[in-house]
Amino acid sequence: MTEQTTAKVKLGKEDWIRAGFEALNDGGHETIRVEAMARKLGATKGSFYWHFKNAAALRSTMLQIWKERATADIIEGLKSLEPGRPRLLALIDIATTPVPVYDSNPAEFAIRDWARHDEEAAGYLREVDAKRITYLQEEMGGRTPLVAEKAHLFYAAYLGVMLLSSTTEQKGVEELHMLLDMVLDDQNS
Amino acid sequence: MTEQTTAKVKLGKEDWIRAGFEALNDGGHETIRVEAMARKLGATKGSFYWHFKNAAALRSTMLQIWKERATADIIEGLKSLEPGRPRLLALIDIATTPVPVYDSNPAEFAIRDWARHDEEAAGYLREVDAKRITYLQEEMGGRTPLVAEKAHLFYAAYLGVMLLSSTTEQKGVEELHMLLDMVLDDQNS
DNA sequence: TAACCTCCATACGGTTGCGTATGGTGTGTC
DNA sequence: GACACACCATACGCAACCGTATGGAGGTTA
Repeated sequence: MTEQTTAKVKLGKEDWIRAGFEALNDGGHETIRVEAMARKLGATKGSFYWHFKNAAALRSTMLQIWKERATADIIEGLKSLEPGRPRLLALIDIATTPVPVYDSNPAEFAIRDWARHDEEAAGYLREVDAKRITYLQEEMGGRTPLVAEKAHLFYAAYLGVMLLSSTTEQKGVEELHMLLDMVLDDQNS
Repeated sequence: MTEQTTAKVKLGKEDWIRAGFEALNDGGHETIRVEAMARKLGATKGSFYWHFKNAAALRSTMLQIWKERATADIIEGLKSLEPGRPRLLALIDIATTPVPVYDSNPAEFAIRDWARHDEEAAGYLREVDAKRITYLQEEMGGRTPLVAEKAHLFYAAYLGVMLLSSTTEQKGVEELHMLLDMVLDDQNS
């Protein structure tokens, strides 16, 4: 009757974190609940409160983990490619490819929504956004105000495309390629 | 002690709807709760359950109202302007200007998040998105696949800019103007 | 084998939420 | 002034969640 995962002998901190991200993905941050996760894991709250002080502690941990994965890891994987357009094209493909579990894609907007109601989440999110935009800016070759604007625009477009594809089945990758071409070719003003 | 609004003699359906949107704005759809709203209104649940069958009924009503305001009303206000670029520029200004209460801006992303966890909300959202994109497409003068792509891109960028400005204090209006120019000037394939 | 430590189940009190049932208060109508 | 009806308060049972307290099972160490 209960939908517990196939009986595990021992639960670790990581299991609860994974359960937390699962709840976050398909219910939003409001549904990260101790007793609900325990049911899903086939355990009880006793386990949780041994690994974490309280629910807020789990949430903080999750935000920190997400912050790491959402910046360093992705950028790290691009170092082998040529800078500029090739890297940016690869970045689009990586960023628009759905990934399993808690690495990025589904959790991204749940956290972005979370940040609108929680100052701690908002802090982490601002860090991530700033880092990503800075990276884009450098990759677009420059620190001029115009390039900054273009990087900001491109990032916003990326977010919007992802946002749309989360409720529609629209992909939107071609649109991003089009925008990238426009932004990189355009040399006026 | 309680933070009720200055004692009103009688509550109407609209008061509960307004309270619903207030809760939606500063807490997300999960925080649209009957007893919480009653506390804020200085009333009790008795009133609510006279006006609505249950909480789900209120939520449906809210979604319908939002759908109306999110499409027809905005587009209606642009009829006096010249079509094409002037109208699109005005549209940017309207859409990026924060409005009070429940008309659009703050509730927009709360509903978009809501739609990720609720099929009914997702339905309304898809309608709204489709209507807006279609309008953009026509305003950009054409039904070709290229124009469709451009409209989709522009709308995504708009959403992204709004999304960023909801956690940062970035405005992003200039970026949208830049994109509009690029999209309208560009006439190659 | 006895003491120990890690990990977890059980059980408790408290809060917040839902929806219903029922009675009460105002305002109009005849 | 009796009646009706619209509107709302009160009070109930039920469920889900939180965090704590406590004891117990299982492995490790001396």
